[in-house]
Amino acid sequence: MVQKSKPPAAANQPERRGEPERRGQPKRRGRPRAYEPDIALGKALDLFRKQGFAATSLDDLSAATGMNRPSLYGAFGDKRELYIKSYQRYREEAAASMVEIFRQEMPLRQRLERIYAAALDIYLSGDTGPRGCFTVVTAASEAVGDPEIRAMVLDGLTGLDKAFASCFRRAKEKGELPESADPVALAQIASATIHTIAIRSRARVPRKELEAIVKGAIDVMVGVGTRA
Amino acid sequence: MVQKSKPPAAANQPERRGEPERRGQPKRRGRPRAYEPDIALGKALDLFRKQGFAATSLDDLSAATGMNRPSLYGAFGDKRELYIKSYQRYREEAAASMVEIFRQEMPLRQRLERIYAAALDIYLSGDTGPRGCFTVVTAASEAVGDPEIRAMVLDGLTGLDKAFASCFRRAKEKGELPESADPVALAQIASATIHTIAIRSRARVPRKELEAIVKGAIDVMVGVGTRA
DNA sequence: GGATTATTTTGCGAGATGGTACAAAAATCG
DNA sequence: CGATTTTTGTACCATCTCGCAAAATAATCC
Repeated sequence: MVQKSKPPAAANQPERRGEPERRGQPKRRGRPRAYEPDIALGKALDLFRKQGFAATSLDDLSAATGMNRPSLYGAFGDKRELYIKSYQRYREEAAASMVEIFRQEMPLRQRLERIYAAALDIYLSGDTGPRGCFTVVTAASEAVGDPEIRAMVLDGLTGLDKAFASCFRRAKEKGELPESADPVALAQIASATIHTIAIRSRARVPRKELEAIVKGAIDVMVGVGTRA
Repeated sequence: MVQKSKPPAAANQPERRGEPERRGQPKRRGRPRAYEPDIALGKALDLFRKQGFAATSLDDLSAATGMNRPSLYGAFGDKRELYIKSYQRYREEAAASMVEIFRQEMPLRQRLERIYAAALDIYLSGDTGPRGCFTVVTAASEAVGDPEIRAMVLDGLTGLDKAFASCFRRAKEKGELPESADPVALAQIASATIHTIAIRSRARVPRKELEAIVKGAIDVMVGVGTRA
């Protein structure tokens, strides 16, 4: 019941005048934690991504995080809350790996290639097999029955749509797409391509094939109106 | 523990020379069933589609089908087998609702419109909310861990790809698409569009929006190379 | 050192879960 | 009618499930 990596001992600047806030090290009072919440949440996320909510027991989570059940409960709340926090964590990580690609200046085609490469990295990672996209996994399971979770999923879906849409709008302004191109429609195809590779990755379709799908989709998206 | 619709009493032709086969009514020997396997399987499918495998208990299934657990077990095997049979049933129904549209002669655009309309009917049906596509639901949950189920999912995915591909190939032969169009790439976009509306339907995106997505995708697919 | 605070640990308990054993029930056969 | 066959209904089991209470532990504060 102990996590591998010990708290990195970086917690040793007395920090006088300690505000109750977690500035530096406010010298917490009681028994120190035997785990790092961040890495525990990461382990929980891994499990949920692989197995889904219902198929993952608290014992599974306890074993994976190295925290026993009451600690888990104290740190994250009940199973559903832990799932929600895991999902938020996933969204943050996914966004972090994409935001740079969306921000930097580069040709449309290259941007799309990089985004899909990053997506594939996320979906195909995992020691025990590819784990797909957590948004898609959640949509397929908890989203129908749980309004709060559904709202988060919806937010994730539309967030991606918007990011792609602004990406195509910019490309159009820069003349990379013809006037007739519809950024919103293209964005939905781009999102759909994300979704299809997320699903196929769970069926263990090999990366090569997923990359071929991506390439075909990109060709269509950037090629609209430019041929024939 | 009794299903609504009684066995439709149509079972009353003595059928002499009864082979053991279920030709007509071989006059089964023991106590008659109190349920119809077909409608019970349908109810089980409904539940699995809504809740997924892990979140659906045998008690749920027992209540929904009107069969008690031993009968359920006797008729379909254990929970996993019942899930598999439910999925096969789903595939048969889905295929049945599509096959005519793929077979009949009609313009590409109309064919696509009809296919997506049929898909939306399937995904959005359900008294307690939309249930999405069972292939997608299964891909997102059981497919990673269960090789047999994964194979079925894969078969479902590629089946759709192939149907779309042949659809675009025919359209190209009929001159509805330019020579430069790539039927396989278009098919993958068509499949991706199916997947994206399946996922979004689970997030309760209203039908109007899904139809807008479909329309945009169709415009791109049939419009490749025909504008500008 | 003792009080306080925060966390871990053990363990429990009420209920659900998947699966099955077994007897009763309902039909046909002879 | 009795024998046979098939299905139903009840009851049960071993296990897992989630959540929590209570005690033990380890740190800081005074």
